[in-house]
Amino acid sequence: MKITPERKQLYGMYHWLMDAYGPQGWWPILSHQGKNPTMTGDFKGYHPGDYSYPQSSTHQFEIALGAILTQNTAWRNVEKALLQLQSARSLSAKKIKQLDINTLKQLIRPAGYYNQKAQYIKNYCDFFSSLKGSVPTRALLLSCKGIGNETADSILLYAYSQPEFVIDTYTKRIFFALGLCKQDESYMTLKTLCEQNLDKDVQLYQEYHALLVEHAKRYYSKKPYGVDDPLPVHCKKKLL
DNA sequence: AACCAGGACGTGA
DNA sequence: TCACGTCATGGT
Repeated sequence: MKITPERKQLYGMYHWLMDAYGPQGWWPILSHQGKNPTMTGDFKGYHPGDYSYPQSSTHQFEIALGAILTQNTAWRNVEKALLQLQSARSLSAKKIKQLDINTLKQLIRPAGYYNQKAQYIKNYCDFFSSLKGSVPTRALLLSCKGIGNETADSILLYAYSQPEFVIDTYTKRIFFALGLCKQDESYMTLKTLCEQNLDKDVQLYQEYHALLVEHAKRYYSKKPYGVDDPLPVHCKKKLL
């Protein structure tokens, strides 16, 4: 691995974030062992520091489901949808396939965009079954309607432990503020920037994305973005 | 009461 | 390629 200024900055940011917030416990899994029902998973995962997840294909499916439901949606709303599916004993690909589309829409309604997401989920259930436990390629996931760049990478990284770095709008805001990219930089450019400057480490990728989200929720949610962000003082690339 | 949330798709330049 | 409109509930 070439030692670049970007590499130094990316690792500097990571260590600062980890020191500040600690392990995040992503991806939140509703049906994990010894769950704490009071923990919402809004700002933290349910099991920080426990890297034994996912532990079953049930978990893998639940993570993918959450990844679709959380598209442009707050996790607390996704959690309501997941809990309703669980109450209906339908938190599995097999069960959802048996559900009437309109019933599914009502169950996931709290997560918003329920008309399109219900169809996306139906699509994914068929896709998931066809995998028969194998790990999907990124291209195959992207061919599934409703799965774009971020959702595909989230599924691969958190459900299948594949070293795919996840980019989201929060990541873009932070990277722009720190001078790592231009405004509205493309998804793939940022993904490549991270993957070419960081060691190919699944645990690192998992924590890094979760930490960026945690940090962004604190400093990059309302405009103007990045006010009082302590990160640049420590990690911003020095200007000439 | 506007504004935002762990995006993706379809459309038209 | 790329900018833009659309999809929708729930919290602040």
